[in-house]
Amino acid sequence: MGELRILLVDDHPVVRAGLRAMLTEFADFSVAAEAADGDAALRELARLRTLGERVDVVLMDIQMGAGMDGVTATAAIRRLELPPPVLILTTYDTEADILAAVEAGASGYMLKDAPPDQIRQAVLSAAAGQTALAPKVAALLMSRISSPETALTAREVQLLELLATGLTNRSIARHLFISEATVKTHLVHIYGKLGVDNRTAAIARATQRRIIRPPGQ
Amino acid sequence: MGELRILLVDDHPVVRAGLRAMLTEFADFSVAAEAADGDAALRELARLRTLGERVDVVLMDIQMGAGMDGVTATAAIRRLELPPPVLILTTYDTEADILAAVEAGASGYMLKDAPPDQIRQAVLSAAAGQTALAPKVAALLMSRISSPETALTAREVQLLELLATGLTNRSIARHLFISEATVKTHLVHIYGKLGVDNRTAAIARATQRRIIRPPGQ
DNA sequence: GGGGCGGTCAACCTTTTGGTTGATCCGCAC
DNA sequence: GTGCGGATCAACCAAAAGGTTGACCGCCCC
Repeated sequence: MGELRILLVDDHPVVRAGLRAMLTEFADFSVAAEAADGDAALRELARLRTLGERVDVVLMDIQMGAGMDGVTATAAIRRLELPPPVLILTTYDTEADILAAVEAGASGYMLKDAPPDQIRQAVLSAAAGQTALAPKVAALLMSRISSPETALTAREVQLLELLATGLTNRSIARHLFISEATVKTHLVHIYGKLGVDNRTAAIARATQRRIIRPPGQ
Repeated sequence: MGELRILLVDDHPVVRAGLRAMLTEFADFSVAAEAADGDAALRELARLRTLGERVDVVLMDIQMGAGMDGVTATAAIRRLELPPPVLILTTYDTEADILAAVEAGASGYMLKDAPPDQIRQAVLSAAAGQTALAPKVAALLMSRISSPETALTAREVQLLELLATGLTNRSIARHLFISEATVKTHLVHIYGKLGVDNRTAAIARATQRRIIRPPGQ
């Protein structure tokens, strides 16, 4: 099939330059186009198709500043006809990011601190229709499915969100039309599931695990 | 002086490759060495010096996985004889990061989403002994000095960061080698300046104002 | 060299939060 | 229809955090 044509999607010019250099240096890769966010990626993909130019793999970041994020873009790409495989390449290896990416239809999930060769290998796998997971990511997925008892209920997540805005137990109770006693009960359950013992630690952990958005965002 | 010799410090091979490509493509730059964390950077610097090789600018990331972080490394470099200027190049533009970097003796603070030309320009400025700030960063510092009554001190920001990780007052005290009473005093000041009256609200507000990074990031 | 500011600490008290036990109610699954 | 889990509430106590007053030190600036 000749050289493997890649679409780079990342909001950092530095990273795009790095990927281009890293991929085209040794292996038989070429960069079909670049995009700084999800919207631009979809536009590029459409443009290349009208020109009859092939895209074999999309290499996609998740966090992309202002524009459409990588997970949303991945889902959109998978809804195209004959969609190219999407390989996620990001800095974060949190549960929620990984699960969201997989759910959106990503073919792989690599981390930016991986050595060049691992990244090249993953691109090859993705192009061949196989899945490619970074070792760290694979380990996290394994540990997760083996411990389902730590999943929070919807109500608990709702509480956590109010908690993160800085409300007191009393305020949370008023917001949810329940008693303060109930709020405390929920909090005890939340702390237990997150493995912490106070509200600020719960917020930190929940933010980290992408259970809630960062406070004030 | 011939070409400008740079030491790249970043834990992501992708980013190092990007910077190398971006810097050496047009301008008269060369990469003297690369390092994946602060410790490695100091070692490289020492090695190059024994070889009599010049380093004109150190380009440094802040977050670097396991190893010594960029701020600590910057401070260490500034303690050398005839230290090279250190230009910070990072993803985050929060007050805490910027203040810490400036305090550690950084010559500039650029963001990774900056266009290549801005980064090249900043490297030149740093090499010439001048300061180089990304527009966003400059704006943040300006707004900070124009409203000094609500500006947090460096110590207060430091406390806030620990607060956001979920530590108790006692733990914070131990981390900073001060008494719990002092922690409480600082917190009262912080609450006053942020216009809140408890720690979770302080974290939410501080995250919102980009004084600190979201918890766990 | 006096004044202001930031950082440090102590003592005291009030309020909030954390932790436990136990209980009721409802919906859903077997 | 019995059982289970989620959501609700109460009472109680211990621990942590919040708020106030007052104090000392070191540094920088005029």
